[in-house]
Amino acid sequence: MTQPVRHDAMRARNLGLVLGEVHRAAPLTRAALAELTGLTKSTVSKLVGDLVDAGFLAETGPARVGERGRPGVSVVLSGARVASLGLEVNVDYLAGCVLDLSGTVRFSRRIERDNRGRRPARVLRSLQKLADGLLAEAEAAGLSLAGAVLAVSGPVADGVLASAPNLGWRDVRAADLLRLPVPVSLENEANLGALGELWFGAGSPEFLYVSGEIGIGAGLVVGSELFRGARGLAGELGHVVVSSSGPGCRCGARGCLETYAGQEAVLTAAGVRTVEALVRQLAADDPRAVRAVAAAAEALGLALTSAVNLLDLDRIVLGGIFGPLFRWLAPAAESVLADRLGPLRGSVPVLAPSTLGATAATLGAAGTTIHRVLADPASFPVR
Amino acid sequence: MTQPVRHDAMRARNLGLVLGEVHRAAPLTRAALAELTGLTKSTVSKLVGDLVDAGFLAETGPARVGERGRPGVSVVLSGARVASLGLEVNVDYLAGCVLDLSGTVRFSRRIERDNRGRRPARVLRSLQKLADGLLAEAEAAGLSLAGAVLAVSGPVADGVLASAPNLGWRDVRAADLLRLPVPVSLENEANLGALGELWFGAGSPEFLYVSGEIGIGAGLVVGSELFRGARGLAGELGHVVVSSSGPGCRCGARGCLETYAGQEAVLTAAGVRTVEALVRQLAADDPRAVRAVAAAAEALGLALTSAVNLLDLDRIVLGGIFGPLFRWLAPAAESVLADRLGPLRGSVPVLAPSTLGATAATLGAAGTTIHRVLADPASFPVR
DNA sequence: TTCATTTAGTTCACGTTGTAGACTAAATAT
DNA sequence: ATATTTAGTCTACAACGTGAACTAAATGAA
Repeated sequence: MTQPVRHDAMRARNLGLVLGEVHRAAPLTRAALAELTGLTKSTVSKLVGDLVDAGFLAETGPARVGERGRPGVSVVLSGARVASLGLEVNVDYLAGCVLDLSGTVRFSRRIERDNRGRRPARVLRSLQKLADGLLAEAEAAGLSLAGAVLAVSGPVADGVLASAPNLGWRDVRAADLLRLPVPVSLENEANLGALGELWFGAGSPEFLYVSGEIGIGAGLVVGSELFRGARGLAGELGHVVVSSSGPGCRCGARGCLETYAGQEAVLTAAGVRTVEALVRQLAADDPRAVRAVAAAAEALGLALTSAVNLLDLDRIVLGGIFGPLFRWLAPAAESVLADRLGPLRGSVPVLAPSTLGATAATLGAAGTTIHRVLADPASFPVR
Repeated sequence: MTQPVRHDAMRARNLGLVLGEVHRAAPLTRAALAELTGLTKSTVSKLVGDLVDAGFLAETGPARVGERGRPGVSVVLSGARVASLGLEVNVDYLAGCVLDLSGTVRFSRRIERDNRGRRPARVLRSLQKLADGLLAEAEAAGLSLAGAVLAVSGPVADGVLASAPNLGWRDVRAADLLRLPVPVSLENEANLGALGELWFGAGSPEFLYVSGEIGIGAGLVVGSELFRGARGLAGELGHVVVSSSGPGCRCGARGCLETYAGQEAVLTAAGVRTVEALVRQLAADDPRAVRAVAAAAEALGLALTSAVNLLDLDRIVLGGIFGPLFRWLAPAAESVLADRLGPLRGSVPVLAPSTLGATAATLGAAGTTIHRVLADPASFPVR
């Protein structure tokens, strides 16, 4: 339900508005902020003053030197106070990073390890240690933690990881197994990858991020916001129908995208064990590898055709294993899209490779809290 | 960009909040409104007073008679002042209706006529007459028009009807051809049908409305809001891939849903000319008709599988020709969904027939303005 | 060097809005 | 007839943004 607006809510929104503009347009004077936000100079002065006092903004040198008139004082996002923690559990690694409010990665850690078949409690104990280490570093740097988000590779609804097929987990409240000084939210890795690419990488205000792993997930961004669907399970691109009668899928259906373009399907078809090996074979023009990737690309193109028809996408960022395979995968997928969508829509969506690679989800997780602080700094009191 | 919040915006939101609660929970006293909105009694009194003065709310008799304590005065949405016009251009008819703020259909008109091949200007001249008649009735009843929306059966982006294949139109600024005392917005018929079902029919806060006509469109509602995608072209269910190598589609691709479940495909396969004839044959257990509908249902089930995977739907309302065919179509489509989605998701989306039939889009169009007035009454000044 | 001009930022009286609690109003229960 | 209960109004107050006057700090012209 919608909340009533009182004076404090009005203020909260305007604080967020100011912070958001500083975020968008780097160093900015109070005068420029008044112009951009539509608030008066007096109001902006008060808001900026409070934000500086609270440690969200910092004044830098004078702006506009050499020109006529009193030079304004530039403010920027201050990286001195707020810390945001992003964590990720994946099949082959655990990762975490700490961002400050300016979006800079201040600390990051990564443990390479095969987590297949390990129990949730055990894996999260390792992650707890990683997080504790990061938080100690953050504290030593004078940062205080505003929030934490954990990325997992499987559908998440209501704080529960419903299933993580590659880990062999079902119905795990993964975030609740961590003990941190702030509540931890749990979110799907593809959704967070999308946010990571949106804020730090190849994203745009409207795009689809495709995360190709053993399963194929996708995160949709519309109007710079994540689209989660009714229960947060949107984006299951891996089980979009490519053929009603294709190979059997672990989901029980047949001909899902995953059976054509999932990691296992591609590697098996190419006759290799790892993505690195596949890339080597492709670079060497190995016909079997080329054929395998072409088949995956064709299927990906068909599934993306359905996605574009339903979601109206004009940009698609390919991450996960599709990142390293982009060179060989994209042209064939693009040509399917062009053939099937071109005549009706006029334009064809642009395919782009992920620029963040494996760090996309962790960065998206950490960025989530930054984003929330920027939108409503008042709800994150300073100690 | 986000707007700054001043006192007037605060007030506007709270007015909308009060109006919204009255809309949801019918007769409501000021005390109950204070409880529901979280605003204080004094504030609610002021807001309600202003809304009554402006003609958005009306006081009815006392509530809660027979109980202890002073009985409150109930308020309801007033149907005395605001009128909203919904218009629709379809292949076989023109339609329009006037709603008052309480959501009651006050006046409606409909012209049955085959518009195939008629020029936009000619068709809209007919619609103009229809609209003028409705507005005259509304004015005679003391209503003043707050807004108008026109539904067309084709994708709309930026006020332009990109293509209406069944009418043979391309790139028509249809709304601009009407002369009305308020601006007219243009919107896709499936989107408005979805809103119609949401506000007046079989919808729910999260669902997909499927409009089966010659083309197959869909409107997605999430959080009681329409999802439009990047450019407003979301919901092209008709061109979701059912088979990569199926029959050729007018869009240039092969195996689109439309080639299996579009009106022409189904009627041709059943060997009949009209949907009414098809329903008669089905009622008589004609095997050819049954086979034709079964094939359409199978394809619809596959396309909806992709849609559910991408959009996370748990309710799907079937409209257009799928409404009358629902009895014969739904079981087969549901079983495809159950087979393909059940194992992974646990639950299977519910299929329901449209309860509004051909009036869904017109009602959605008219409801749009009602909805806008309820959300922000202050921006619709009373004369 | 001095002063006008320009732009940035602050101050303060003011208007608008929601709040809290006292107060009035109107019903039933004792 | 009076207490009790619930609804609604009234009033002093506080929070916040506004707008105009004012101060501050730079450049440019005389």
